[in-house]
Amino acid sequence: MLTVEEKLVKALEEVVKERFQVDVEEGFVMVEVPKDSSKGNYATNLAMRLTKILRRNPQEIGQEIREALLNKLDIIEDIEVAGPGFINFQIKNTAMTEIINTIISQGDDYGKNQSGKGQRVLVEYVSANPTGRLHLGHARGAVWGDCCTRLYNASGYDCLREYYINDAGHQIDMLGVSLYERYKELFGQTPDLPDDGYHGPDVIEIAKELKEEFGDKYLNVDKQEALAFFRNEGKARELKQIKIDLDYYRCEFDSWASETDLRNSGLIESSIEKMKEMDLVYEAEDALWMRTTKFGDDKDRVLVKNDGTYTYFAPDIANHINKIERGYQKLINFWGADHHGYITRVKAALTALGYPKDILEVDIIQMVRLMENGEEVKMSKRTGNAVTIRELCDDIGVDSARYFFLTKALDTHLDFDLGVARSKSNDNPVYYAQYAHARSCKILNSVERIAEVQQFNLLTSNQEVDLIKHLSSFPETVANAAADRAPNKMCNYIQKLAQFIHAYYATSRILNADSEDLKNQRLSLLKASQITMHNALSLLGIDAPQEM
RNA sequence: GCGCCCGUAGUUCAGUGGAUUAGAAUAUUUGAUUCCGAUUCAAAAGGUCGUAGGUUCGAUUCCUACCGGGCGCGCCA
Repeated sequence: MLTVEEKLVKALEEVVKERFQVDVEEGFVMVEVPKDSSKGNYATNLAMRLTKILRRNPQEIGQEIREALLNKLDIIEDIEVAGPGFINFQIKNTAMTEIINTIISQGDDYGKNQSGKGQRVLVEYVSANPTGRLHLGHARGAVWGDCCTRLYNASGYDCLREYYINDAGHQIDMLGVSLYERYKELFGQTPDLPDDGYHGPDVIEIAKELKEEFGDKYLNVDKQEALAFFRNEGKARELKQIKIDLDYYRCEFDSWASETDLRNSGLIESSIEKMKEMDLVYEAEDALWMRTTKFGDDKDRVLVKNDGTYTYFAPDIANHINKIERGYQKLINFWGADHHGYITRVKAALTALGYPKDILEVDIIQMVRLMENGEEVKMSKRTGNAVTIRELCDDIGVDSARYFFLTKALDTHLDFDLGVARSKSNDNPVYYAQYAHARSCKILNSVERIAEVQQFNLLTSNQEVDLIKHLSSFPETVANAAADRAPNKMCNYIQKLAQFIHAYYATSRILNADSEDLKNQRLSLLKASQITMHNALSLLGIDAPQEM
């Protein structure tokens, strides 16, 4: 069943095609809800957009569209062409209110749509090294990636959520050394931690665990053997903790891809072999370089270092090839702003190997600065001063933490003031929305059942009409937020929905309405609102409590 | 120096495929509860949309330069 917007768009598209003999691409015709509702229920700037194509006055075009549409679409009460050429639609009350029963019958499924049907997408996010706890720097990307995939799934995309574990290479060696030194420290020896080792308290914790489990066994074995042991135990235990924290923070994954597995698979070697055949690499200064400059990079990049080991770049190329070979047509990565310079070279590598130009899309997560008492708190994992995701959530709550990151667009820099987040946790916008839901539930739970309503002829107040219109735009909002990978659009939707629900509540007596008909109609609208709020919050991984 | 991101109300942030009067929250001021939860509602006030040019009938939005802030520019990951 089409929403009112969809019906309008479809009818407008037909008019453009039949009346003006113009073929326009999908998305050309846009219908929006005007800010000022006295202008009508919906409006379109179509006439103005057509001026360039038809080379005619927008007012004239508008009038013609008006005539064509008035008798064509029975949901329309009236059409007005206003100002520079906006077309405002007044929709019949009966057409608007149909959505209420639609929502009630769809329940948890209301909002789901098929806008992404047929698209196979692999989304990689977080992918933090298993060398420490997840901290504030990861928190933004984690919840953002999580919600984008929730939106994808709701919009019919075939989507895989993947975490790429960098469990090989230098940083894991450093973890092993750090752990070894901390372990020795527990037996009274002076630790010799390298500067680029890991100094955090988590490493000490793991050392203690290992002492508990293995005693002094690893003081007395060959150092190389001991280091291998500490590397493996270290990364396994750090990863386990990462998984626990992500779970607590409600960020889910379908797939955990390991760099070690990738290295063992031979895909790196075969990729380099392929590049050699394609003359994409050359040797210089005892290293193997890739000609990325031929594909837009500003310098060539080393794949194999002069000591024979791989740079980070080499396995990462293989990682992306592996994703493509698994059948994904679109690869989405969320990377921190400190990695943005890396995008060009990965794209260059994929292009060089003959993959479609835009198969990889990287969204950059701008920096989060942690402030406390007006001063910046540095977030270094290695100094042990980092505020972890766990600490953050314990402090201000998971709902609040998630919502804080989700309301801000990804490309803006963000100051996270812990003091403010803490002190404001009571009038945090997320509670405003949750309260709207809880209030609705309170009323709905107080009636045995809601009588089915055929005609919503009594819901005519501004508050009721605004609410109904907003409810009806939910599926489209979900589809747009998914397509743009912009969960913040859902937050905007939720804030407005909460506002409309509260205004409705304040102006409309529901349980003791003037008549039984009115009561039932209002209860149905409230039920539809509650369902929509529940579904919207759930798309962001936020609780919709029955009471607070 | 080069590249990417940001600069909108006192504050935190939305917004725009150029278009009807630039929005919300918060803080400030004022009003509203005999009645479904006041964690609420209603209203006022608050803006040269960083600066200067350009394109346009029209620019906060597009283009250029500049200013300010952040982040990159390794045979680190």
